[in-house]
Parts: sequence; structure tokens; C-alpha cells
Amino acid sequence: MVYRKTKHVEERLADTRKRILKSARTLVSEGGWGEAQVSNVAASAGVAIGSVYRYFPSKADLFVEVLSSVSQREVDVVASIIQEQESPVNRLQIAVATFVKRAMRNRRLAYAMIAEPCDKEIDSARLAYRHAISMQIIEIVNQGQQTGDFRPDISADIAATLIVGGFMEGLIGPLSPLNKDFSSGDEIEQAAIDDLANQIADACCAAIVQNNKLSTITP
Amino acid sequence: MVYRKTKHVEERLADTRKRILKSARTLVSEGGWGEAQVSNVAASAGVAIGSVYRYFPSKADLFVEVLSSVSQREVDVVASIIQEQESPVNRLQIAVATFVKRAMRNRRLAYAMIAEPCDKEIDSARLAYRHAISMQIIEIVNQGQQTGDFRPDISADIAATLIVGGFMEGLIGPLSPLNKDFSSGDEIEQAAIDDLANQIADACCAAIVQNNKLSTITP
Amino acid sequence: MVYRKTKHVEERLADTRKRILKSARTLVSEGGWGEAQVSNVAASAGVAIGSVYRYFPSKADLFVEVLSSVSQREVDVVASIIQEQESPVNRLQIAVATFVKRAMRNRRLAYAMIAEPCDKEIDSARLAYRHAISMQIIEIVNQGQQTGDFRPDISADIAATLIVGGFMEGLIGPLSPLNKDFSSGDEIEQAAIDDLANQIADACCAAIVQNNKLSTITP
Amino acid sequence: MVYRKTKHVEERLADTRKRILKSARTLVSEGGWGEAQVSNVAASAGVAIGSVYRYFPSKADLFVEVLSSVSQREVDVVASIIQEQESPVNRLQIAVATFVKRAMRNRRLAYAMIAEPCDKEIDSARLAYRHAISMQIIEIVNQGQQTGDFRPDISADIAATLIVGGFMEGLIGPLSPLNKDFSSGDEIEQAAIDDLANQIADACCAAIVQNNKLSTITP
DNA sequence: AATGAATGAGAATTCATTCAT
DNA sequence: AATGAATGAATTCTCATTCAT
Repeated sequence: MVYRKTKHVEERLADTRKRILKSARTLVSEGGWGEAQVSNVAASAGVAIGSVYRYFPSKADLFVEVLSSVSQREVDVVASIIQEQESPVNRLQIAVATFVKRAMRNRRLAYAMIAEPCDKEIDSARLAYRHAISMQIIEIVNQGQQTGDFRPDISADIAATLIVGGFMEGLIGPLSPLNKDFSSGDEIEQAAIDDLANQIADACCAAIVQNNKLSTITP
Repeated sequence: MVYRKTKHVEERLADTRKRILKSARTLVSEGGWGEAQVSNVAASAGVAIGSVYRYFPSKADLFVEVLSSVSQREVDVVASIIQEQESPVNRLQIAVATFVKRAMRNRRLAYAMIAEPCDKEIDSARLAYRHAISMQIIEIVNQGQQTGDFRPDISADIAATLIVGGFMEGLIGPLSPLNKDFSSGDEIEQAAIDDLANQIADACCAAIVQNNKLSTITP
Repeated sequence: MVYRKTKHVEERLADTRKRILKSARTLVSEGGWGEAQVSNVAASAGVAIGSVYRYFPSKADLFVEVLSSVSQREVDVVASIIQEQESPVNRLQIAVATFVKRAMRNRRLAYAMIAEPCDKEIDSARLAYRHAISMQIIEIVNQGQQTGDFRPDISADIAATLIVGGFMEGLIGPLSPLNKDFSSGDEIEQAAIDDLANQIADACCAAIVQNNKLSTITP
Repeated sequence: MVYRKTKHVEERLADTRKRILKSARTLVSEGGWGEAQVSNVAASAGVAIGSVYRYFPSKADLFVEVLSSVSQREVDVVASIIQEQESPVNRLQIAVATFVKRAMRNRRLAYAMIAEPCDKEIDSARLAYRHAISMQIIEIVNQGQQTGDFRPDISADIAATLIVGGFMEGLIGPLSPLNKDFSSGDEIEQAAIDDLANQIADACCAAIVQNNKLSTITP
């Protein structure tokens, strides 16, 4: 008699897995990678340490999935913006501005996902994340170059790299007005965030538009 | 009765300090932050562990100095380029291209200095480094905006952040053709490096020049 | 799904904890605080170093508990003597004499618990111990003053401090005939111990009895 | 030609030795045994570390001498009180009260000298100190017993031990109102100190006077 | 005689992973 | 399938003492 997972059992398993992931994300979101310990995750999820290892082969795998899923949502948001009926310039502007604004909604998490020192193995997932974001930006750049909105003299790869690196740096870099408050609990005024996000987005657009007519869009 | 350091003694002290720093740098350069252990440094420098602590209050201090000195050289190089008799566009192009090329000469070290996961305390020195680089770029941007070479509609801060983030990403980011070889020992053809460096630099320039006439300079 | 500790498991845990504590106590008892190292405790208890930290947050916590439990037993003994149906004078005499005799049964341990140089954090537990002992003595003094057996012109605090300091000094002080043998393995004759303990106890009683009629009790 | 120390040289040597001792005492007095490091002493005395070892064979020897000299002064004070033209009771009272008051003038130093955890080797000097103090007290007790002022039924050794342990405990013990402020910088009112010192001294006297007529003396 | 740089043994603590129950 | 106790390698930092200069 073959053992067959009942639907109920399968659901319970899936539920536990989600709970572990959620606990892991919450921990990172609140305490950064320092709190991202297997025992913490287990305790927070209400399961045993060993159970974490039943669902994830290693700590790295677990947190890579955390990072990936958090990141994927951002990639999806950018992807959906790309689908919209807007000019390439507008789409790029909205994409970047939206990304920055969303990141600022949970700065602690964003910092962990993008810049905070972490385990080597987890770090590689960041690269994948930036790669995915870059692919989206490349897509916009390509379209814009085809429509003639964007400069044709820069390779889409390079342009996307410049843009992604640029707005990530704008988010967590030393010059960012946001950076100084990153680890404090202080909230930043929404208006200031929006303003900065738009400035960064505008600058990204300006970097590749064909001419100097930069139309600023506040989504 | 006052103890007077003889020239000879002073030299020996300074030499030991340098030897420790050099050993530390070499270790990071070859094995990344994983090899950056006090005992390794001591052994490599031919001194006792305690001696390392005689010259540096803590491991973090030692490696922050390693990072700072390695970085400062790059900042200086960029700074000297800014002083040159060239148009702002050319200076920016040369500065970025030079930075990228130099970083590529020791990719392992560059990766450690810029992106590899490391101790929190050491990481903060990176921020200072990027800040210093950013200040240099801001300087060029300001000058270019005054001469009318650069767009006036983007704040110098934002522009510099975009540029610095951009070329750093170009250096270590997921799309960089250089990235895939980062941890291998394989060398990349000099021509390919030069080409990429120039492309990145050109893109940075294009991002802020006033009009579309981007003169590509190959220094 | 709730994990339920089986009786067997619980017993094993409690047993391991006790084993660690006992090993720690034995080490101190035989080698003093110098031997009181976490690795020694782990080896002696037959567990890994990390396991010691599973049961005790730090070395200090472990040894504070050792000190406390050893001490608490003595406090309990004194407390039980106070409950007995005896005159305050007799109770004080018995309490002090018993304390001294018991301490002499394991002089090395007593020395460590009371006087041997040790870590700052552990030392603070000694203060708590002496406080607890003092509280017991204060209790007797109060009762004796109420019955009129003890002088009313000395505050109970001061009297207890004098008595506790006095008999502790009698135990480990420079004049104690016991002191010279403290670190040697030589045993002291039981009769000599008893005699000294009684002398100290008698002196403590004499220090606060109302009149000069001091009845010596040999329990 | 035999090398002969000139008077001048001898004086200089003696002066350096004193300076080292004084620096050592000051360090302990201000920072406790934690600050009592050879390098600190050397720096504070304005000599090289090696020079400290020219005057003292080891750290322990240095600080044992510090402890001894500080202590000897107290022993001398007590000794001089014993020489005075007073009844044994008064002399004991004055001796104890004076000791306590003097100790309270520099509580940090007193704590270090009497109770603070320290190196094993240094600790042994404390025993010698307490021995010396005890010898003084024994002397008074002997005299008092000869004059009939003190109880004859307690051995002078035991009595002295009780007294010395008692007032030391009064000084640094858990019940001492002084103890709670020991490590804070707060000063205690002189009146409170005097009052406590007298209470302790009175209690010590009461412990061995022949009858109940305890004359309180405020010196 | 004086100097102070160099030494290096030693000790506490962390946390991902395993496996008997 | 779930549990969580046990593991133990790995790493930083301290400070009394020495000895070449």
C-alpha cells in the first residue's frame, strides 16, 4: 500500500513551510541578518530547529528563498509597470520611482536585502536579484531605443547596469539623505521620500533619453 | 633620561607596521575577507599576534585601514584626473574609465573592497570610501554644470550618486561580463577590459551631458 | 503537534544540568577558581563546551549558581537551627559552630566560596551569600534582644555584621590555625576543629549576651 | 676601580622607585585592580616598562609592596593609638573607629586593599595585612584582660579575629550602608560615616568588655 | 641603566547542523 | 514527521615578562 499524501497533510506541510519563510522574513525585516539565525526562525515559526531543516536544506537555502521571494515581488512590480501603456520614458520613470518608494516603506528590510553584510552564500542571491531587476530595465531600454526615445549609442546592458546601480546607490549610498536614518527608528516624511524617488527616477531617465526634453512624471 | 627614538628604531617600527598592513592587504587580495584573520596576518607578517594588537587596536581597525588606504589611492587617482586640463566631459570619462580599469587589474581585491560580504565594522569604511569617491564626482559635475557642459536640471548629488552607483555596479554587478570570472583565476583580455571601461565611462558621461553630442574619448 | 517533553527526556536534561553543576563544583572544590574553566567543566561533565552554554548563559552564571547552591545549603542549615527549640544564645552558638565545622569539612571549597580571588561577577554572588547569612543572624539577634538575652544597646545590623565578619575571619583569616593548612592536603584533627569552632561560637555569643554568664554549649 | 654609587645617583634611584610605587598606588586607588597593570604604572610614573622590572621583580612584588605600605600606615596608626594613655576599652574604641573612618576617606582604595578580587599573589599580602592588624588588636585585648577590663574567658586570638573580621565586614560587607556606594562616585556624609564608625567600634568593645557598662567615646 | 617593542599562551563564546528519540 | 539537545571548530583579544638596542 503506497503512502499517499492526503490533501490535508499536503496543506499542512505547505502551511508550515510558509510559516517558516514568513518568520524568517520578519526576523530579517526587524533585526537584519544578525537576527537571521535558524533557532530564531524555528522559535518564531513555532517549529523545531530540525523541522526547519526538513523544509530547507540549509540556512543559506532558507534565506536565499526569503531574499528571492521578497525580491521577486519587486521584480514583478517593475515588470507590471513595463506592461503599461506608457511611453518608455514614463515607464522607466515610474518603475524606478516606484521601486525606490517601495523600498523606503521598509527601510530595514531593504537595507538587509540590498546592502547589509551577510553570509557569502546568501549574498549570491542578491546578485541574482539585481540581475533580475536589470533584465527588466534592459527590456525598457530596448523598447525605448527601438522607439527612438532612448539614445542608441549606449548598449542596453551598460545602460541598465548604470541605472540599476545608480538607483540602488541612491537608496543606500553614503550621499543618500535616506541613508543617515537607515538604522534609526525615525520615520522619514513621505513627501521627502516621494521627492527623492522622483529625482532619482528623473535622473535615470535623463541618462538615456535621446534629447534633453525630459518630462517629469509624478505617478 | 628621556627615551629618544633613534631613527633606526623608528624605521623599524614603521616598517613593521607597514609589513602588517601589507600582509593584511595581501591576504584579503588573495583570499578575500575569509582569510582576513588576525592570526593569519601575524603569521604572514612574521610577528606575534600580540604585535598586531600593538599596532592596531582591533581587527576591525586594521582592516579598515587596509580598506581605507587601498581606497584612498583610487580616490587620489580620480582627484588628480579632476585637476587635469580637460573638459568636464573628458575628465569624467577618464576618471570613470581609469577607475574601472584599475579595479580590474586586481579583481579579487576590488571585489573585496567594494562588494564582498564582510564584518559590519569594516563595511562602514566602504561607505566612507564611496562617499569620498562621490565627492570627487560631485566636484566634476558641479564644474560641468557651471561650464554648461552638463545638464543643469539634475542635482549634482543625485547625478554623482547615479554615476558612482552605476560604475560600481558595472564593475561587480550581475550583468558585468567581468563578474562571471571574478572568483576564478582566469585573466580577462586587456582589450575587453578597456572596451568595457570605456563603455561604462561613456554611458556615465552620456547620462549628464547637456546635449546628445557625446564625444567618446579613449584616453 | 505540540512537542511534549517526555519524563525520560526531562530527566536526562535535568541530569545533564546537574552533572555540569557538579563537575563545576568539584573542579572549584579541588583546584579553586583557577581550575574553573568552561572547557574543564565540559570535559569533566562529559559534554561539549557548547552544551555548557546551552544550560548556562555564561561562565559567570554557571559559577554563580555553583556558589549560590553551595552557599544556600549553609544558609538553610543555619535557618533550620534558628527554628529549633533553644534559647537565642544556644541557637547562635550552635549556628556559628555548625557553620564553622561544616566549612572545615571541605576547606578548599570553603576558601574558594569565601575568600579566594575570583572573577568580579562571581564575587558579587559572595556578597549576596554573606547577606543571606547575615539576615539569618540578624533574625537570631532580634529574637535575643526581645527575650532580653542579648544586649539591647547594639543595633541588630551591626551586631550581625560583627558576628558574620568575625566567624568568617575565624575561618579563613591569618590568625586562624586552620589557615596555614588551607591549601595543603593535610587533614586537621577533628577535635581541634571542634574546639576552634566552639571557641569562635562562644566568642560570638559573648559579644552580645546581656550579662557575663556565658553558658558554653557543646552541641 | 670599583664602581661606587654616588649619593646623587642613589637618590635618583630611590626617587624613581618611589615614583613607581606612588603611581601604582594612585592607579589602584582610582581604578582598582583592573587598572593595576604594569604598563599603566610605567606610563604614569614616566618610566619604561622594563624599568619597573628593574626596581621590582614582578608585578606581584610591586603591588604587594603597594598594599603593604598602604596597610602599614594603617597598622601604624592603630599601633600609635595603643600607646596612648587611655583605658583599654577606649583605646580599642578609638582604634577601630579611627580605622573605619580612615578607610572611608578613600573608599575605592580601601575596597581594593580589603575586598576587591585581585591576583592570587597579591591577595596573600592582604592576609599579612590582616595579620598585622590582628596583632595590634591582640595586644590591646591582652592588656585589657590583664587590667580586668576585658573578659578573661575568651582567648585573645579569637577575640581579635572576631573584632578584625567584624569591623572589616562592617566596612565592606553586604549590610554596610557604605557598601552600596562603594563603586559610585557619590560621597557619603561625614556625620553618617562617623556615626557608623562609632557604632561598629562600640559593638567591638561591647563584645569583650567585662561588664555591661559600655562607655561610648567619641574621639 | 634605561628603554619599550615583541612575545604568545590562554580562555570565552557562537551557531549551523545532526540525529537519537 | 517532528523534535530540540548536543556538538565543537573556529577566532578574537589580553597582558606580564623579556631582551636587543
